[in-house]
Formats: sequence, structure tokens, C-alpha cells
Amino acid sequence: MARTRAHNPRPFKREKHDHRRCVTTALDRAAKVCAAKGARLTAIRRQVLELVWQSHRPAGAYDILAALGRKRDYVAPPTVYRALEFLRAQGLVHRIESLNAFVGCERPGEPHCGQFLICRACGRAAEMADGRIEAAVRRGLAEAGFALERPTVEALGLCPDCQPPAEAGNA
Amino acid sequence: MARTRAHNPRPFKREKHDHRRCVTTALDRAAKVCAAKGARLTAIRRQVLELVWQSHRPAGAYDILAALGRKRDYVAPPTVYRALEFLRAQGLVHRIESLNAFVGCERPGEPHCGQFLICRACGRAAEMADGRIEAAVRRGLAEAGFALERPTVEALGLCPDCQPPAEAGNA
DNA sequence: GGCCGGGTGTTATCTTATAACATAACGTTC
DNA sequence: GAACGTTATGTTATAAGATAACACCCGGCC
Repeated sequence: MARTRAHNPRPFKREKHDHRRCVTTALDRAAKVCAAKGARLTAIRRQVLELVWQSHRPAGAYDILAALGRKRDYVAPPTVYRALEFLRAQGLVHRIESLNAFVGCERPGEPHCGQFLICRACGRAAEMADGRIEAAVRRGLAEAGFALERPTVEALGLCPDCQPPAEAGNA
Repeated sequence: MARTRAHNPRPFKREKHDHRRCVTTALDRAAKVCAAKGARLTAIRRQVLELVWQSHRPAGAYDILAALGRKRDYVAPPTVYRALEFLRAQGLVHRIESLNAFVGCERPGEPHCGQFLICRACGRAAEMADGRIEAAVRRGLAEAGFALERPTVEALGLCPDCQPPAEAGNA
């Protein structure tokens, strides 16, 4: 249970950050992860991953489909779904169930339970890695005699940037 | 934050329980909740709720649609979706996002964050109410500056009844 | 060459969900 | 008890999301 740090105190990126860096980092990590596992990060899979990382807003499979159609010849839905399934199996993307959409994983390679904050105003999703939440979930489920395989936490709400200008000490 | 008890130690019902009692309890509670709020539990809504409670397996909207079609004249999808939305707004059913399906709420009236264990073998879903999980989630999100509105936890795995006969002390 | 397996292409279809508008039921007011 | 506003339901069509089934291609290997 080597936990690098308790959690990330700022899961939402600043509005203006160097996003190309997010993308290249993600692609680099993906290459490493796939190489380590002997999995083939083909051209399509790479492009789909890149499109998922196009922004921090979860991307629907058909959004990706449309965007991919602009980069290369038309591809059909199964192609995209297959790529997404591959990326998910490698831990490179997460699926946001409540949105039927996908986001890039911030911590590929480190097994973790998905924890997502979804802003209903700006549409961005941020991944948390709060060890205390994960521990609480694992403990609760274990006590219930449940053999846990894939826990996810999804929270809908307002990100710091989208909240009204702070009435009183409610933050 | 009046919490009746820390959590329910046995979220999954026994295979053989008096399920009619689950249903009648749910319908009674629903009537009370709606009466208290001045919401109208109409015939369709009641029937949909009853169908959701038909079992402890999450029911898809179109399953309900089909079942409802057997009880009364054909109804179209929007009718079912509207009823489900109403029931959800009243806190009488939960949506299991990862299954696109609905289950009856075990604790209508008590506001809580949804916590579900979903057995991938038997298909049943059980609702937990672990205050420690909820507290951990709320704390983590508050620290991230996120204004939380609707957190849900969904865990896929194997329920106690569906696990292989217990190798060693892994529970 | 011939075979195998993984990846992709292709077609069709299935499931899930909602938009948009029409009608009916209910409650209130006078 | 007629008129009105409100809420609930009916109806039609379609959008959005996902997958089944089968064909083909390509690289590696014997």
C-alpha cells in the first residue's frame, strides 16, 4: 500500500495552464505503461488517448469518434469503443459512469480507486486520489463481506472556479 | 447530522427473505414521504416504484417499461422516465450509473450519499449507509474546494453469497 | 507458402434517453 | 359549475450510446 501522498490538494487545474504539457505527459506515460506491459499502443489507440486528453472535460465516445474522423478517414463506433476499452484496461483512461464519458487517468500505473469531482457548471472533471476515502470504502465493503474489485466515487457539484463569490465561511 | 447508526453490517439480504415485506414497506414509506412533501404519488408512479422493488436487482428503464405494459395499456418511454425522475427527486429510488438502472432506496427520507455494492455474479445491488465513507468523501471534497451536491459510490464485485467458498482469511 | 493471432474495417442493430408537442386530470376561485 | 392555471400523462419521433457478427489485413513464425 505504498501511498506517495495522502491526496492531491488541488485536483482542479487552473483555468489557464499549459495544457499541451498535460497531453504530452499523458502520452509519454502511456507509452511507458504499454511498453512495460507489452501492450501495443497503436496509432488509433494513441490518437484516441490524445483526444480524451484534449481537455479536462470528459469526452463522450461519439465526440471522440467525430474528432477522430477529422484526423483520419472515417472510423466506425466499434473502433473507438475498442480503443477506449484497451486504454481503460491499461489504466490510461477512466470512464465517468454518470456522464457516459471518458477522462484521462492522472496516475496511470498506480492502481487506485477512481474518485471524480464533476463540475456541473463548466463540465470539467477532476480526479482525486484521497487515500482516506479509498481506505474508508475498502473497509466498509470488507466489513459487509463484499469482495471488492472496482470501486468508484463520483461527485457532482461545483468546482472552485464556478462557485458563487463565497458568501460567508462556507468553503 | 443525526445518524441513527454507523452503518448497516449486512447490506445484502439473505437469498430467501420475505420480499413482499420489502415491497410493502417501500410503498408505505413512499406514501408517507410523498404525503409529507405534498408530492403526488400517482398510480403510474406507484406502479413504477413497485416494479423497481420487484427484486433487489437494479431494473433498467425498459425492463420497467415492459413490465408496466403487462399491467396496463402500453406506455411509452417518457412515461417511465418521468416516473423514475419523480421517484428519484423524492429520494425513493437511486440510479446505478454504472448499470443504467434503478433500485429502490432503503432509507427514503434520510438524506444520504448513495453507496452501492453491485454483485457481478448475481446482479443484485445493495445499498450501504456507512457514515465513515460519507464523512471521508465530504471531507475530501471540501478540502478540494468543491461544493458537493450529489456524491455516489459504486463498487462492483462479488457479494458474500457469490464468493468462492473462502480459501483462507481473505475476508 | 501456410498458419495464427491481434487489430481494424464494416454493417447492422440494439439499448438507453429525451425533445417537442398534444391532451387530460386536478384543484381553486369565483 | 365554468374558467383557469398547474401538474401529469399520452404520443411521435429521434437522439445518443453501445455492441454483435463477420470480413479482412498484416506481421510473425514455422
